[in-house]
Amino acid sequence: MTATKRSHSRAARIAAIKAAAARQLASRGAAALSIREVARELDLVSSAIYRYFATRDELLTALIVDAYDDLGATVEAAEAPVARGRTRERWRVACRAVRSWAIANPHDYALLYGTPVPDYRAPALTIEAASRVIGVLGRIMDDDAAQRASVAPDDAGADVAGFLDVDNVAAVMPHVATGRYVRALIAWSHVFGSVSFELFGHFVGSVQDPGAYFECVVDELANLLGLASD
Amino acid sequence: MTATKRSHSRAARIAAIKAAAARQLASRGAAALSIREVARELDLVSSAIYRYFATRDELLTALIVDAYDDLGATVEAAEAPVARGRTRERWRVACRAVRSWAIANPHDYALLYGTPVPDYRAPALTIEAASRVIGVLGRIMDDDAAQRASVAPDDAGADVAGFLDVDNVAAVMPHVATGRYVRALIAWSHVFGSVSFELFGHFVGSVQDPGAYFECVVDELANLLGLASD
DNA sequence: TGATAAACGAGAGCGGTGCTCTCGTTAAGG
DNA sequence: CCTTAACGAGAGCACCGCTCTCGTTTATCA
Repeated sequence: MTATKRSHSRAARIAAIKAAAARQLASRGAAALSIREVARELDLVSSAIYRYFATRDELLTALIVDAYDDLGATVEAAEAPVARGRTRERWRVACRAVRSWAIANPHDYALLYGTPVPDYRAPALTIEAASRVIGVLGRIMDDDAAQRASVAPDDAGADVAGFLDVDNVAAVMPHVATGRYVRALIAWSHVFGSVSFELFGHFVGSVQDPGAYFECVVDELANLLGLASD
Repeated sequence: MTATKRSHSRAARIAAIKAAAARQLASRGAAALSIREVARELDLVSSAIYRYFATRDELLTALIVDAYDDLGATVEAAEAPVARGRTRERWRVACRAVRSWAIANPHDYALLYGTPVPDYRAPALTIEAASRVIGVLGRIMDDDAAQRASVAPDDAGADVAGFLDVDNVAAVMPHVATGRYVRALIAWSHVFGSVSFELFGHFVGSVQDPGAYFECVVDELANLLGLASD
């Protein structure tokens, strides 16, 4: 009487579960994502989902990884067509892509850059996944540094080695002087800070046209980075 | 048989409920805040809470307002002792106070600057509450602008009036040139962007000592603002 | 081919949640 | 003093994540 057809392969089932979960995430947010609702959408019983994801958080983590990858791919695709040498334009385009993706997928963005959902986010998986976007932005900074005459290091770059993971940073942007690492981190983190502020409503009362403001910010950051003006 | 002594006044009950809720928020986060658990802690039945807060989100909103106020008061208190003229030091101290408060109250900070908890956050109340911290940071920028010779406006300050709420911004910092509004907003928002990145784990792999990094950031922002060095 | 073991889905159930409704009791005000 | 509003208790609804059992299906291997 039980156990209807098992037409799906395991991989297909996992994909279907993630797809349904992603749909719910996109429409009503991570807090409203329900294992039971996912099961209902797939004509399954809730306990069946646990054959594929041990826990709700595990499913959510999978969605986080996918979202990071989607964001990374989107930014890569947006920036790729720009000539490698036009680093400032690449920076602009990449930053705009981050913002556009966030606006198009606000709940996914909130899941990635808002409050971590469990008490602690599993670092290993998500950190790895997050590196794709970081890589794009870092590569732009690095390409700029590589193709230009050496720039005087940032005055604040005293003993940066003491409090940064210089090895990791250097791996992403080998041509950038260590004295400029802080500014690079500022620029990178500020892109997400601005988008978060916009999406989470903290610019209400200050910024009327977030798009235009964002353009200004991106340019200001490009100046801070010393990106060549084109 | 029912209805034990009603010793508390309404105000006291509300205060007790908020206190219990705040305790739970601080210890296990907003997601784990439960009306039933609050009621249990006060030796009440869950439905009794609804005499004071119509919904869980309403209670949470009250906590948000209180948290904003606490943060504002903390930053005010930290910055007050510094001589008014030492704007750069005031900026440093205020920024440090923001970060310290966030570290001391991570769940409160996440509630304020992380993912908004309902679909939309009630703007009126929380925006008002959030203005206290903004006021402190804005006043520092304004005092600096007031006491110094006029500084050349930011090159990017083209038609800022078009996309900022210039009236509101001007109300906070009347002495700051409109051409510098964007930088002021950048500095303000970046303080919270950095703290959020640190608290939400996005600096893992890049920043080893967030405290030292934050000092650099704050100084870099002070430079961006053109704060007088002391 | 046929037996065995693993994977799987259904179903019931546990303890928890937010929230609603009713029903006595208590306290305050005219 | 009596009326009325505020209040707390309690039961209950619909949902949640998660666990366990049990029968079925599928794949593997002798």
